[in-house]
Amino acid sequence: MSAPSSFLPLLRELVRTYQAFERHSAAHVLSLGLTPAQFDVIATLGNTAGMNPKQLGLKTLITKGTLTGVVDRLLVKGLVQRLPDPSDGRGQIVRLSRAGQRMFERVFPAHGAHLHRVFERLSAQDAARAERSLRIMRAAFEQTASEALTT
Amino acid sequence: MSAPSSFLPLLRELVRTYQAFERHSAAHVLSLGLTPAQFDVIATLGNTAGMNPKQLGLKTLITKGTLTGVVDRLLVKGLVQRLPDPSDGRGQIVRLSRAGQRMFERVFPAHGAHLHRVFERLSAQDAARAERSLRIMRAAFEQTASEALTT
DNA sequence: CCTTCATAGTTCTAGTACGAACTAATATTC
DNA sequence: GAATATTAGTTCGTACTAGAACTATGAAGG
Repeated sequence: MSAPSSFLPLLRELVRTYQAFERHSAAHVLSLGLTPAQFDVIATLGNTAGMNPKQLGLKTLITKGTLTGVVDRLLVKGLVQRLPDPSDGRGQIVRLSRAGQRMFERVFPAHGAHLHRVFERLSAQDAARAERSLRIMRAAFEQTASEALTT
Repeated sequence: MSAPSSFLPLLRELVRTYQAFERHSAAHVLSLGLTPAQFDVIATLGNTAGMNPKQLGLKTLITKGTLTGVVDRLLVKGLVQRLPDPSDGRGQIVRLSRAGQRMFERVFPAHGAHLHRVFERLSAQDAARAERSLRIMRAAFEQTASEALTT
């Protein structure tokens, strides 16, 4: 991969494919009454006893400053609760409320089914190949990043 | 691809790879004094005589409402000019200023080199496979979307 | 012409998004 | 055990994002 600029079509395709996924996913999630970030939080809290914002941020890839606002809005919607963490006076536990639990049960399987319809069009082989290719590409990014740190 | 949930790892990998690219690219662009959106606009306007916001939006995948603000901020930085379109009283032409041209010449090759360092780690074959896989995946999203419209 | 329809850009609203500064509470170290 | 350093979470500033409503201009049809 040393010919000049030959990687631009690949990058372009990465961006477009990701955006195609985002559009597809976001449109459905919004139709269910949640933003993508809110859906991620609900989906992450589902089937758990709750967790603190730090863990929630690690799992959803939402930074802590942003997460405060996302949880605030879920709180206003009555979908989550914020409880003090008994073992740490600074911390808190965010967990689904009764209504949040119902939302989870309604939205999570529906969204899975929505995505499933896309992947029905892919052969298992195509999917395996795609996953492998993405993994290789991501490794290239991460190796470059970590090398830059030590240099 | 009909086994339940078997597509989640692939989706996860798509998101992570895209985000690895975004982080890598954004960090470098910011160090050069531009946001990613501003870089896209500068890069698109480079080596052109300018274009109207509509075309600019199509090429950069920035929607028109957002583009107004991005161009505003580039205007404040003195990197672009907004000229009335002589052939259409509603339209305008956005083009690089002298300073914008210098910015383009400084930033565009540097960013290309920055990305090049990543893709040096990929064989031409890996890159070709990845591009093909992404194209297939994107087609699945777009076909599902267009089918949903007609249904 | 004049009405109607379409298009180009702006503005507005709500929600991310990140990083830096801040507050409060917990750990660590001497 | 008091001074110091970490850590959890909030707040703030700037920017991006989509979509919807709005303004102004242009195009098409009668």
